[in-house]
Amino acid sequence: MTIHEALPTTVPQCGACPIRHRAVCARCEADELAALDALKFYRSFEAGQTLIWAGDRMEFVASVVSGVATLTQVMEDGRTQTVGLLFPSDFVGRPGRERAPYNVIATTDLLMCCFRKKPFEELMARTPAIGQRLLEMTLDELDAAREWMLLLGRKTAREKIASLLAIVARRDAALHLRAPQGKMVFDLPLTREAMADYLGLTLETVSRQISALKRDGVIELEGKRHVTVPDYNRLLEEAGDDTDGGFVG
Amino acid sequence: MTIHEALPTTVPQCGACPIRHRAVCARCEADELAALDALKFYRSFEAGQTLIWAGDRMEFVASVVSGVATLTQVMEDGRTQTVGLLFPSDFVGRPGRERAPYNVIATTDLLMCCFRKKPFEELMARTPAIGQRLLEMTLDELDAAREWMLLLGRKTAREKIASLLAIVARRDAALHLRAPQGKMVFDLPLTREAMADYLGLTLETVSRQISALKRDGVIELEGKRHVTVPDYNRLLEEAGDDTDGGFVG
DNA sequence: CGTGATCTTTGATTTATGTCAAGGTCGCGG
DNA sequence: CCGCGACCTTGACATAAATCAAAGATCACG
Repeated sequence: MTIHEALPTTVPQCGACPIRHRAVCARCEADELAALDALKFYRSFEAGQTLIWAGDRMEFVASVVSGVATLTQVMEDGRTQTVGLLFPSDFVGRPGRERAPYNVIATTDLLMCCFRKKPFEELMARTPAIGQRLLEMTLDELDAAREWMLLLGRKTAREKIASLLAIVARRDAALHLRAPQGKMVFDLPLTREAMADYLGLTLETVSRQISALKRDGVIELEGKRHVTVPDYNRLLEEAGDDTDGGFVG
Repeated sequence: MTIHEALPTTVPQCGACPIRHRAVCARCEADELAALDALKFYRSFEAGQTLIWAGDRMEFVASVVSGVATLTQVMEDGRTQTVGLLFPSDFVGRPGRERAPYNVIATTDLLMCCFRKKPFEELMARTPAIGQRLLEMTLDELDAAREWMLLLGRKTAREKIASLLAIVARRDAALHLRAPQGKMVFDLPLTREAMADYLGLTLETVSRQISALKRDGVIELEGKRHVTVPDYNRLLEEAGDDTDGGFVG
């Protein structure tokens, strides 16, 4: 039995397992498994709810089971920047840190698999594989954050939108164990405003650029949220991306 | 003897020690120390030199002994975004990863303390404290990257310049074991163009905003690079920053 | 101590995106 | 089925920053 199997979830791969990687799960011992299993509990949130406020004491770490959440920073005068998107299987929390650095906001209805922090840390101290896996995940997040820095600093509004659509498409495909390619269909888990906050734009600009991409046949829209991408590669070209790299959190 | 003492450097704290933290160093065993010591070698580079190209195989990990370097991404069409600044004591390299994700460029003359990657990884596998310290450092970098995302997405050109100046001032103070406050004097380790690449601006805008801050008495300039900040708190206000948080890498 | 290369400043103009404003669409509860 | 609120789109206009252009520092080197 692996941790993956012990922590059932709607996510195919390693789901709610905070280690989130078959290779690591396979190494887990039964004792640690039981310990983790005893710690876990589920919490659900509604779209729009703020799970965690920046500065709060963090009482747990968690991974997303279903739904989408954002990590968001707010300046004193209200300017807002989203610094991470959390999809199912993404991890949130920082063993070893006291307080949350960002607001965590559910942008859709959300189910989290949580672990009380203290016991999780203790388990981690006893299980080097967990720390290793966490380092790997943190490096992935760092790469994603830096890719986003390129987007924020240098891409045009159109490229920004195309990049975001490509990421949502890719993450959505991953949920269904598919490779991102060809025609893709998915729902946007974000409002126009949330997209704007993530892309460093205004909601009006987001709306205009989405209309432009629709006009140019790069995407089709049914309602406000349901997107069809006829050709994923075309979308990547619009994103101005050489890299194909995955965004994590 | 600690690793810190075994790896002499111009940096006061833990300097070229890749673990870079007294608390961790103090825990290091003599065996590991000797092993690390055997691995280390120094390399120096000239201002403007690219140490590592994105996509290169990484043969070593290293920490900065003196000088400043940038981590930089370049799009196919030449648009450039710097995603990290490396000051003395900062670490570069990714145990467990094959290839460099960014260009690493010396912006001043630079001395690095290097360790061949393979043996470093082996040492790391034997020494949990190193992995733990690396996770801590990576989390710091992630925080810094996300703070920079707020800057890139939402700050004005003037705020961006002020933020960068504040960071350089703070890092420079740290080198001299001083707290950042009051009147501060330092040299800019970046050209106007490198600043622009870091801030998501053009070099002309950088120049204009520096002139404006000078005109408004927020800074004084002697030559192009030598900066006096009469009042660090004033500078922080200009940066629009509530946070005081440290930028790392 | 001049000469060229590199870096920087400043000015004039353009443009992408923000701001302000109005109206449209959709879904939900009464 | 209507009406309300939340969300989205579109238009007109404003503006911060980019672009294009020229000239001024500064420094290394002969």
